[in-house]
Parts: sequence; structure tokens; C-alpha cells
Amino acid sequence: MFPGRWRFGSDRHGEVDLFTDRYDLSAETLSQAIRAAASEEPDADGSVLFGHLQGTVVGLRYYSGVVNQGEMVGLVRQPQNQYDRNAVMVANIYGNQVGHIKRELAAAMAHVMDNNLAKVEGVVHSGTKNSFTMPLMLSFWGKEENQNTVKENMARRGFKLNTGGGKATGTKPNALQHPGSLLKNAFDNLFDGLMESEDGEKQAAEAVGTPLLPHQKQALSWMCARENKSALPPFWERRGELYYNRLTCFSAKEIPERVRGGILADDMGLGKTLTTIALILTNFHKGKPLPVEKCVRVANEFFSDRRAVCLASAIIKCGGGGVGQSDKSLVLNSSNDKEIIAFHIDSEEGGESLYDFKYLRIFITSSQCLHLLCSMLPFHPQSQPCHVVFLCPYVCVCVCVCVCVQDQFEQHVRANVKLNVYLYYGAERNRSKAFLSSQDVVITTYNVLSADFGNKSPLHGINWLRVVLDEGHVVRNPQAQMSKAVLDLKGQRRWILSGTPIQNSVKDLWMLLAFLRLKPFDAREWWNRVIQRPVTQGDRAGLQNLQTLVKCITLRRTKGSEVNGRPLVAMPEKTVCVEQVELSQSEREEYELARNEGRNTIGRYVTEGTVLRNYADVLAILIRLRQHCCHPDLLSKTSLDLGAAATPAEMRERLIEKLRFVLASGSDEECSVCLDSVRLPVITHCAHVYCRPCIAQVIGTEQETARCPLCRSEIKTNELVEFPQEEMEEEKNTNPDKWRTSSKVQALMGNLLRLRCEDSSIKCLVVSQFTRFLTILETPLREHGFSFVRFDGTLSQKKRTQVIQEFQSPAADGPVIMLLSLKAGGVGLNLTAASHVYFMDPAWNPATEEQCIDRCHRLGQTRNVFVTKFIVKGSVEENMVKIQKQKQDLVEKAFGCRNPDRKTSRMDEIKALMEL
DNA sequence: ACCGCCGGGTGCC
DNA sequence: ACCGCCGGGTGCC
Repeated sequence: MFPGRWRFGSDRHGEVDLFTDRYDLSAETLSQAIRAAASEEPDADGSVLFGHLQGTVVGLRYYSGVVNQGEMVGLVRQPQNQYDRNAVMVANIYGNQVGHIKRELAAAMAHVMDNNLAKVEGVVHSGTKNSFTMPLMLSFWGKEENQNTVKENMARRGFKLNTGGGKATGTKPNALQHPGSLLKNAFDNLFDGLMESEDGEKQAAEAVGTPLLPHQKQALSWMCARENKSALPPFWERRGELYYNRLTCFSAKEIPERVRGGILADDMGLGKTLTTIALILTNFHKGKPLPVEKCVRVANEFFSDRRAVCLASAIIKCGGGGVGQSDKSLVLNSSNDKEIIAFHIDSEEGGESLYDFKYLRIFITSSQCLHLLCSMLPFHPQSQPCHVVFLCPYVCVCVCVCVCVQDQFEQHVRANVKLNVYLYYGAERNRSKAFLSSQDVVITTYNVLSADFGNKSPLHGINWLRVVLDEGHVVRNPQAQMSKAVLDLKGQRRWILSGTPIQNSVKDLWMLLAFLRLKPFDAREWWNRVIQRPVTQGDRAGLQNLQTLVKCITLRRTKGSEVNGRPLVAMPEKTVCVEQVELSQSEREEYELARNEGRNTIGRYVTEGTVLRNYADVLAILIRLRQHCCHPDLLSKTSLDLGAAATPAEMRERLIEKLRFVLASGSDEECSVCLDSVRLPVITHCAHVYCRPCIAQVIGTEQETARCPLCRSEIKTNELVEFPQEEMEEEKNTNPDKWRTSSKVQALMGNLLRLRCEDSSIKCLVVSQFTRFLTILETPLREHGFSFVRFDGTLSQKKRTQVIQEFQSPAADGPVIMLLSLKAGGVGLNLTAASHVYFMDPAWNPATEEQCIDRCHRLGQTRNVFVTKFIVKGSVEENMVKIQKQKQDLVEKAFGCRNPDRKTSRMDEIKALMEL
């Protein structure tokens, strides 16, 4: 039925056993080896095709792995092979060994593979007549600079790579005329129109206190279906007795593992968290709700003394008929220790029996504990079997800001429902696996998760019913510890919640698919070969496949989406305007002085070609100019005159000090590795700032000496200077007597006063990167009798919630203004009470501003939203806005290749800023 | 007969 | 493997 399909009779099994005895590579360890190799799969970006080669796979009869015509195979080096240290193993997509590469060819390939000169890929194009060997098309991919080395190496051993147009990849090369633009458009649309309305709506379980909006009921229905339905994963289809994968041409007898979960990529504010809470409560097992209320009564009855320490929990369905049926027997199959314990229960006559409960949760700790349980339940030694389902503990939700999600649980779950939600966070967190297993929901942060990872992490030892990644797009670098920690969580159902599923490129998608365990793309090699490379090379089919893939597992609606001709959510309008601010004469004079001085300095660096070496200095100059635009007193605390540095060490100290100052002032600086705002900033010895994980990756991937991505100086992990995320300036209380105003302050106050006259109930966000500026603004606000709160990074978790509640409360005498530091707070921050946003100073990253606006322009906002950005006319701020725009264009154009040349573009930016 | 040729045994790495 | 390779048997035409 499938040409070129081989299977071997059991008559040879004796040999196989003999063989495996000699060479111990059981199926388990083999697939582990392949998985390990696949997880270390390097990024294939920038790989070019060196050529093809027809090779031979031998030893087919010794292995059970079968291959279809057109199927891709994996090639794994086996340096430990006792017969030939050059051995190259051939395996199919599922990691079953098919055979080996012929000895002579393997010898040539081993050198290339071991030295990472090329990645060799195999595809079986044509079948074979015999059952001993088969032809295999090999293709060699690698960095341009290795091309000749590889070709010569292979040629020397008598293997000539064909560079002609032979087809060797699984998908035919099918380049587009204008890959860039078309690709960009298609990719933009990748997450569009993923509204699955056929599922209809689903009512949430009773325990959900907040009524769901229609689109949330749809999402709930879709999520339940994704968890319960048995549709084949994308690209799999049934062909007769077999399951066949269209893309990899792999076929299997067994039904491929389904993805129970997916990506909920609704826009921010559409209620992803609420929908997920509804899912947790509504779809427990067999589509039934989480048995919350009654379960608590049972638990109290039997375990009030908490003596049962739980290693696992089980749900026992007490027969379909409930009270009526008398004799039941239970078979518990504990997945932890594989023991199967059978026992029986009998119902009591009259009164409330266990069978009154449709579900009963029993905690099982160990067989002793189970015996304890048995002695407590009314068991009868001779009874009929009934159905028992063993389940794992419930949900692990990974989030950025714990408290927000916990609040959401409190908000959306009915008060009379006792839901055990545990915040796994903080130094005092309960690390007992038993305790965590007994919770309905465990919430933790990505940081805690990765800190625990590899260190007897209790969360990794639990088999969760459901794992949910909130703001899942934050994990996208597969190299990062955090990603590894996330991928290692065990769960039956897996969800990613994200308002922005793709931030930079196709590459970022892999992490999501790997988390969802979407076979076979969770292995990097298949993802690279089938999706990533074709897509980045402009292959239309590759893009189509990606679209199909994403469509199958994603639900995304935007604020503007319509369902059945009606808007999803009626969102109020948003108006953004720029208000130009004129500096006063004295301000202008001071500004020009600083500008000329800075321009001279930077101009000198430019001609000397030392801009990047003096990067911290340049940033300090820029930030001073930006501070001049806001308020002169922002500069007062800076003793940053260059002076004459005695030694290079002293010079470096000063540069680092300057950078600390730039960061401390709250400026939203950019990391040149990820091109995003710096998270967990660290300063290198050469005074450049990066996210800690980003630079750690740079250092980690470098073989010998790592070099700074900006200036190529040598960098070492132990020389990185930490910068506390929210380090604040020493004193906040500037002397109110000495207080003076500035043009920007005037501009803001003018707006606020005008607004108060028009409608005193309007609330405003006043946003600045400079927390000190917020302090300065406090004085005139008080003076004019505005009631305000302040929200910045220094606030404790507790204080944060308190401040937000205060601001959001509709009380008449409540605060009308929130002084907000640009970077403070998580993405989940809800500030819908405000409808006016004032940006006091422009940020480098326009997305940061957008995020800030979305905190009030989101679900629940009833008024139209007005955003005002103050920009000082004829200043560095104007140039920043221009660069913001250019950057957005650039990101759109340069889609697919993330980091064109940061050194050059950063230089250009600095020059443009200083008008050089 | 220090070769060629024949035909059986055999077979991944 | 309806191959190649190895090594033993064999040997004019």
C-alpha cells in the first residue's frame, strides 16, 4: 500500500535480541538520545545549502523503524558505537532506528558532523527493492564560510556534493518573487481570523461567579473542545489502517498523541484569565466541572486533622446511579508507584452516604495512607466493580505577577466555593510536593519556576492535569533557563495565554509548539526543516503549513473583532495626540548649552570611531538632554562630570557608574540582544547594558571568549554588574520651598486644570520614565488640590494592590490622578478608571507606551480614551519620536531576520539624535 | 596453480 | 543480497 515501506518479520527477533544484548541501546535510551540531540539543535538561521548527495542506509533488517517514501529521517552520530566510532545512525521521525549510514560515507560525514561544519539531513525519496539497504538523499546545510571545507572534505573521501537542483528537502523549494513583503503580510495575518465560531458557546460551571460575555463563552467552548475532543493534530490523516503525516510523510499504526490545549491569543482585555478560570472550574474530567463544594465537605469530614499527606489525588466517580446502587468496588491505579490496589465500598442504608456525592476526592499518599482511608470509608469486602478514574493534581499556572492572577480567582469564583489556590512564591513557599498536589490551583512565576528548576523542583515532580502559561510570549528563547523549566513541566493539558503571541519572528513560535508538545515539531530538527527554514526562505508551502498549524491550535480575537456582524466588545475610542511644548528662554539656553557640549563630545567619539566604547557616556549625555526637556531639577543630583580619569580602571568605574545612573533614573533602555526593553539589567565591564538572560546566552554560546555584542570587548559572567530592577534615588522629598516649575509641568497642569473644569470625575494617568519627575509633579498637584496616588517599581506587592484598588474605586473623594512610572507594574495592570493618559517623555520603545495605554484602554473602559504625549519642540525628544517611527518600519521590513546589525543601527540612531 | 574461474557461504555499524 | 566480498575448491578443450 505504501511503496518503499519495510517491515520485518518476527523470525529475526532472536538476532535483534542478541544484538541489543551486545550493544545496549534500547528503544527508550535511543529516543532519549535523539531527543537530547534534537534539543541541542542549533539555530539554523543563515544556513545555506552546500549540496546533495545520494547515500545508502544499511542494516535495515536489524531495526524495526520503518520509513515511507518521501519521509524525512534524522541522522544521529554514534561515536560510542563499538564497531565504528564514525557510525551515523538513521532514525525516523518518532526516533525509531531505521539503520546506519554505510561505513565509508559515515566516515566522511562523521568529520563534518562532529566539527559542526554542516548539518546533514536525510530524506528517503525512492523505495528499494530489497530489504537490506535503501537509498537516501542527503543534504548538507551550514554557514557559508564552511561550504568549501565541507565540500573538499567530502570530495577527498570520494563523495561529491551535487549543487544542482536536485530535490532533497521534504518540501520543494518554491521561492516567491517578493518573499519579504508577501511573507510579512502573510505572517501578520497568521494570527488573524482564528475565530472558531462553530463550537458555539458554553455555559461556565456554577462556581464561576462572573457572568461570561458571549465571546468568552465561545472561547470556553473552544478550550473545552480542545481538551476533550479527539481530532487528529494538524497534518495527520487516516489512511486505511494507518495514521499518516502529510508533511513528514511519517505513518504510524497508533493514533498520534493529541494536543490537549493550545494558544488563547485574544487581545489584552478580552478576558483570557477569566476564561481560563472558567475552564479550570468547568472542564475537570470527562467534561464535568471541578467538584469544588461537595468535595470540601468530604475533605473536612475525613481529613480535618490533615493527617493525610498527599502525594497524589484521585477522583473517584461513585457510580452512575448514585445512592441506588449498593455494592461497588474500586480499583485505584496510582501512577506514582504503579501499584494497583483493589478494594470495595458499600453504601450505607439511609442517611447521607458517600454516593450522594457524584464525585469524591480521595487523597492518596502511600499505600499506608490508602489503608488508613480504607478503614475510614464504609467498605464491604464483596461487591461489584465500579468505574474509577485516577487523575493528577490540578493546575499549575505560570504568571508574571502572581498577585494579579490570585485576585482574579477571588474576583471570579463564587465566594461560597472553596477553591484551594496556592501562591508558590517567596522565600517561605511550601515546597512539599504533597501539599502542592492537594491544591486545586498552584500559581507561580516564571522566575520561581526557573530558580527551582534542576534543584529538586517540586513543581516539576508533579503530574499536573493542566499547565497554563500566562503571558506565554515571555518565554521564547529556547536557550533560556526559564524556557527549559517551562518545557519540563509535566501536564496532560497545556495552555498558553498571550496577547502578543509573535513578537519578532517565526523562531519564537517554536517555543510555543514545543510547550504544547505538538508532534513532531516539539523536536527542533523537524521544526527547523519543515517549518522555520522553508518559511524564512520564502517558501509559500512552508508558510501555508505554518498557517495551518497555528490555526489548529490558536484562538485569537482582537478588540475590534466582530462575531456574527457584532463587535466582540464595544471598545470606546482612543485618540492619541502629540502636544508640542515650547521651552522657556532660560530653559532653552540651558538646553542648548548641554546640547552643544554633548554634541561636541559625541561628535568627537563619532570621528574617532569610539562611540560604542564610550557608550555609557553617550547614554548619559542623551539622558541629560531628555531630563532638560522635562525639568531642570532632574539633573541636580548628577555628579557626572567627565573629569580626568587617572587610570583605565577608574575610567571604567565611572562609565559603569554613569550607566547605573541612567538606569536608576528610570529610562527605558533597550537591550541590543533582544531589542526589547531591558529586563533584569546588567552592566558589562565595557559599560553596555543588557538583559541578564540575553547576555548570559551570549556568553554561554560562545566557545572560548565571549565578546560584547556592541563593542566586541571581552566579557565575563563574573564581571557583570547587577542593577537592582527598581533601585530608586536616595531621597524623594525634594524641598518644596526650592520647588520650581518647568514648561512641561506647565503644559501638564494646564491640561489637568482644564479637564477638571470640564468634568471633575475624569481620572488621569500621568506617566514618566523618570520617577524623580513624578516626585517633582507631586508638588503642583498638591498645590492645586488634586487627589492623587503614585505607582512605581518601589512599591511592595501589597502596596500595589492597595494603590490600584484605591485608584479604581469610584468613591467621590478618591484619587483622580495616578503618577505612574512607565515600567512599573505587570502587563495585567488594570487601570480602567482612567480615561486620559499623559506621557511626559517619549520612550525608546513604542511598544512600552502602547502597553501603558492598554492598561486603561481595555475591557471595562466606559469612556473614550485620550492620550497626550508631550514633546519638547526642537529637542532630542522630537528625534526620538522619529526614530520610534523608523524603528517600527524597520521591524516590519526586516521581519524574519531579527538583528540585522545592531552596531550600525545603534550608531545611526545616536547620530540622528544628536543631528550629527 | 605464486594465477583465474566457479559456486557456496555470507551479509550494518 | 536477482548484489559484492571472501575464501576454498579446482584446473586443457
